[in-house]
Amino acid sequence: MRVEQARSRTRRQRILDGAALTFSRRGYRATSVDDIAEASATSKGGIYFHFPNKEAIFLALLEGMAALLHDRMERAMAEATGPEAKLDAALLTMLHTFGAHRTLARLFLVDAMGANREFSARIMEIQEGFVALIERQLQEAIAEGALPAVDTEITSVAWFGALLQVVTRWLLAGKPADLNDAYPALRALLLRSVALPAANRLQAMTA
Amino acid sequence: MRVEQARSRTRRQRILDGAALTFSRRGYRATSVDDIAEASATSKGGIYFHFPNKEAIFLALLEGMAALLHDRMERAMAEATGPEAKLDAALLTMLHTFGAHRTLARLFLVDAMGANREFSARIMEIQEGFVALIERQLQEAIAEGALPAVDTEITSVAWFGALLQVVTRWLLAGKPADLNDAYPALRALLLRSVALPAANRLQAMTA
Amino acid sequence: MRVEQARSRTRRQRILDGAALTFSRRGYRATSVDDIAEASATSKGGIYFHFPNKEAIFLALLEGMAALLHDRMERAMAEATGPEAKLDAALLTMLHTFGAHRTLARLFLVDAMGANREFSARIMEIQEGFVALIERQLQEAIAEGALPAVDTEITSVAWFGALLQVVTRWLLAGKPADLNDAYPALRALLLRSVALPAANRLQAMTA
Amino acid sequence: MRVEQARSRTRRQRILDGAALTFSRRGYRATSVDDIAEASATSKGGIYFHFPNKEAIFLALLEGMAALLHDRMERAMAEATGPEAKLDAALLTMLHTFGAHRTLARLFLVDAMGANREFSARIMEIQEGFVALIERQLQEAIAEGALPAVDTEITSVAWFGALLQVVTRWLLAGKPADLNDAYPALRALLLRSVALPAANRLQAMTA
DNA sequence: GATGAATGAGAGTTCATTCAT
DNA sequence: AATGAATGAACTCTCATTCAT
Repeated sequence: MRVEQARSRTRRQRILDGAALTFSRRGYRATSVDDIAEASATSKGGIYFHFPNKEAIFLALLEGMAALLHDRMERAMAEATGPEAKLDAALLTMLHTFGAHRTLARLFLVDAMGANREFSARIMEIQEGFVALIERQLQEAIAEGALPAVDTEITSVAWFGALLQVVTRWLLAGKPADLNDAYPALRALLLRSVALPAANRLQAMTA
Repeated sequence: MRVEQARSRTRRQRILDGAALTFSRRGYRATSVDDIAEASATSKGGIYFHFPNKEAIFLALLEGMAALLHDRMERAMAEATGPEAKLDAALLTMLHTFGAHRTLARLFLVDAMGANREFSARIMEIQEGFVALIERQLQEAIAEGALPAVDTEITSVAWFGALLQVVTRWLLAGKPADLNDAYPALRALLLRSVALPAANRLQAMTA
Repeated sequence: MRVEQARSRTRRQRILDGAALTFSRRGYRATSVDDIAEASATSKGGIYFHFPNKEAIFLALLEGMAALLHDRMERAMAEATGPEAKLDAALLTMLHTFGAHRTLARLFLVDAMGANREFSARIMEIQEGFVALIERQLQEAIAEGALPAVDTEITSVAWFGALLQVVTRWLLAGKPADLNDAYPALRALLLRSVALPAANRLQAMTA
Repeated sequence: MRVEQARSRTRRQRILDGAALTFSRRGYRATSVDDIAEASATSKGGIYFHFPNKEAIFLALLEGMAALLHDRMERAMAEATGPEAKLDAALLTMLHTFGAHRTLARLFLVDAMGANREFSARIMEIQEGFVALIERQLQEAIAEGALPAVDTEITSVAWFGALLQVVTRWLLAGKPADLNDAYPALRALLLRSVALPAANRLQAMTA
């Protein structure tokens, strides 16, 4: 990598960091490009050198986060064996990641919607990526006989929605105070919903 | 009621109708007060006579819709007996209502988020109303011994999230083409998640 | 005319006046909408209530001036009899009008060009209006036998160009100091160019 | 000349070529320095090494073209004998040159105006150069007795204006389709305007 | 000589809100 | 009650110019 590229990447990253900060503090709309410039110690022109417009910054941020989470979940599930363990891995990864990056979670779950009509399509695609990840696991488990046959499409969508809602509620209503507190009940609920007995694994998990 | 009041209520309603139309067509942000004025055959000044600001129109709309849906669900569940029947009632009411008012659903689920930071708190409250409604039913069923003891809080939140996600996906990704197609699998999933056997009831339902 | 219309027209006119002033002082590009707002004692928003954009103000100005000049020339020529007298009428009207409104002339002749690519088409149309006016007179004079047959198209274009250049030179180079000083030689030149003897009429004219 | 100088001249010329291309395609204002850099396969910094600012590029271009045309006209007239022949030479040179370089003509005639207030003064000077060229010829012809005494100043200005207008109209209105079609009528008109019989020479010309 | 990342002033335009009528 | 002209702050985006490398 050449030096100029490295420097450019630094600046670009600084802009993304500044944008993440201000977006999550004030929301997408309420954040002006000037705000981002200030938060990233750059100039407005500098921002427009690296990104074609404000929306692109948001999208870059969103996609970066989605890719990170997606990757983490995938890796965690790959290391786990058996449906319950895989669910645990995915669930905990999600709760931990969102729990540790409250501001980014807000960005991802709240601001992403409604900000712009063209946005929502992209958001949906990103969400579908996660749904697909879940669905693939379910299908494999069913194929292996580790899981009774269920409608994997609706199940994965519903699971994802359930998770998002729990996180969103934590974000906006502050309940539960610690996002991880939702884990046991959520785990049990999801396992039951695919007719898996949850009790013993839960013990193993928390042990 | 005096005549002017009646007329005023008419005007107010016309504004709400016009707003619902334009909001759902273009989104909250992209809709100007001028647009609403035009769509409701009023003037800008007239709108500001009836509502303190643009946000209030959106909120009034949102709360009206929420109250309607809340009421319908409550009534439908009151008429049903037994947990499965109540779930069916609620589920079908929701799917039918959203399915019949696609544009309003979009407003409710997509635009409501992210539009404004102060908004989201109110949105959360509205959502909590639905969650509470579900939770109450679950608690009653458990008290009656019709349902095994589960974490009603997480369950109701998760159920609501699952539903929203299914509807949102239908709105933004067009899947499934007919929202009602999601019903059987969703029903089975939710029942299973609270350890209720779904099979026979489903047959009874569709019979 | 209703009162509101009258008031609106007043404001609209004030904007046009302010725009004429600033455009001719600083040029089209260098004039900001803020400048126009200040010069017309209005607000930026007020300007955008009356005109869709900056360009429309310029065009309105341009077309107003063109219509005025066109009208004046047409009327002056209608009152004159015979080709020489008509030429005199037109020529003097043009020189007097431009001479009396130096700033508007500048706008018309200098800024109109080059300001915007889409502009020039409209400018050409306006110019063609004047060319057509001249050509019509030439054709009538030829039809009446008062003028030998000449190529009326090229003649009218060339005459118009000659006039514009004399005025432009006066504007930008300050030569001649008094625009009217160009009249006698210009008159003689144009008459000669269509094979009319100029001498005696000129004497009558200046007498 | 050292190698670097040669290379530098090459680069400078490449910039001028690229600028001519983009200026004439999009107009002066709409052309950014980035556009020029791209069109001349240089960098922005490189451009600012060779020219102090954007305006200077335009001016250099303009003056180069003017000098070329001036030179061609001067040479063509020097080779011709007699007023009619000289007029023919100049006229044809101008029409041919502009006709062959439509985009440059546009630059010269349309964009040059209005681009900038300080510009117009320079443009006027350039135009005065052509006017002076014409005037000198007229004066010589009068001195030789080949032409009756006329106001050479106004005549040369008017001639130049007539020519410009014919060319501008061709550029912007597309009339006449072929610029050379304007030649015979224009020639006749101009000759008549200085009391020269045109007919026989025209025949000689086209023969 | 050449590069292109960075700057920052400034542009046109939008629009929620106000208020005289 | 209703109107719509008027306001002005705020926005996104552009671009000529600079300068470290």
